Amino acid sequence: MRILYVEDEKFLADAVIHVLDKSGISVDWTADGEEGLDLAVKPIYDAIVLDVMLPGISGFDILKTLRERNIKTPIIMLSALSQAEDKIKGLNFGADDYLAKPFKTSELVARLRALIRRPPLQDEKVISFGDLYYNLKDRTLNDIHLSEKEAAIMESLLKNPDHVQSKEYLLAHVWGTESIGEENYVEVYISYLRKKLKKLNSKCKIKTIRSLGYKLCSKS
Amino acid sequence: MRILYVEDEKFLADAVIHVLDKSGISVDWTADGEEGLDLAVKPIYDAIVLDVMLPGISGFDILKTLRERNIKTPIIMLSALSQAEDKIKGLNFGADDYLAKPFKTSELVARLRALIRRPPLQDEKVISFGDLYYNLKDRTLNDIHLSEKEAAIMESLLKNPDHVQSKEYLLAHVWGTESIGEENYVEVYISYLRKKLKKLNSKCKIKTIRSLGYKLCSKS
DNA sequence: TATCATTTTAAGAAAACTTTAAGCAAACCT
DNA sequence: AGGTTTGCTTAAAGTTTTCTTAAAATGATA
Repeated sequence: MRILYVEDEKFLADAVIHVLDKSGISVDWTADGEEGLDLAVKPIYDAIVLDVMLPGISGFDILKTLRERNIKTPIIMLSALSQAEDKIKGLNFGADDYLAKPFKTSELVARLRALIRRPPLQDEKVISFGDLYYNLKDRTLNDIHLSEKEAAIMESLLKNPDHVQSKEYLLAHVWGTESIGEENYVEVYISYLRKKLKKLNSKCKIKTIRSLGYKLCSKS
Repeated sequence: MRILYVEDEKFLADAVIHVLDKSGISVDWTADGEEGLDLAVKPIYDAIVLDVMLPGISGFDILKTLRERNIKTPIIMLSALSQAEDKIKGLNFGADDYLAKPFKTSELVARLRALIRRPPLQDEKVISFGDLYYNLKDRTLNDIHLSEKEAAIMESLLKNPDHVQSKEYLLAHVWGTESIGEENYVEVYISYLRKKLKKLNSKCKIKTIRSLGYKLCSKS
């Protein structure tokens, strides 16, 4: 489970992130509302936790914008003002839950779990890694289209990032075992994928380990 | 089992190390938080024991930094502050266990054992020695890439550190028995490996024992 | 059938790695 | 010390593997 957490109080954020992490929830955190919005539109999060009070663009603005764009990721709002007014406002704009500060982190974990256990409102299956998100349903990588072979290789790499996969394995996996000897297929398609990763300006790279294979990694 | 122990009270450290050692747990100890952090990032420890109160960088800082870097080595915190107990228990920063000072060393041993018996935390095969860790899967030594021959030699040295391996043996082992007479291959690659060890700033060295061979050792 | 995307094929370029060789350095021996 | 052996280091040449392209073949679609 991966969530986005937009919160400008660094100390609180640190504490929350580490509790969530221990609960097996991985967190992308930003203190900046603008960046939060940019990230929130990506279909890689199981839920979004938004602080209402943010410098610049407010949590409400983000919430409103997301719902206007028809993005249905579950959202929990955090507010320091436990006034009923905020609560109503939040739920009206389409928040899924509301938590007043200060709160117990365990309470947040519980509500996140509850939200995500809800009826499957995600009809799109997405694999994400680093800044990449691959949509299985329409075979798009960060919204750009992949051909069948490109997609099959990318999917294999994404499902086991940071692990080396040999050309033989990929060949057998994507083209079938009768294709052994045609490793150039893989080379050609790795080349196509690299071109697309570059076009996407992704931080992720497909690395070659000579005589062993390829691996997808997010750092240098 | 090998652990890192960051503790500035030398008297206590000595006692603890002695008991752990008797229990078959080998301990790398440092009193310095900075050095502790440098060591802790290496994937060579089964667990890390951190004192909270350290001069300079605190145990919490180390813990936080490690978790931020996504390093999942199990960590036990040691705290002398009974006042902070609540805070520690309530605002868990991602440690796996806590122990209040003073504690029985047998208690520490028990908790270490318990921690390490936990679900597999490393799915990657790594050989480590001193400050070196070699990843068999992608042929990286402390994250830098080795070629096939470099890797084969390094692996051989790492699997039997402190033991002399002759040029003839390495040659036969890496190049095959038909290559006898080409001992210069080995010399060349030992030279390459030394260059990489230096680049890594490793304390480990490949020593030459004239007319006998080479051995990997961690001290001077 | 004409068009378009995709896959296969092939070949030359580029990159990574290995081998070779030669000169220098260090250790050993008498 | 002086000579000899052994080991170190490098760069260049050679080899292998991988990359990149573009054209040809295939196949799907309207």
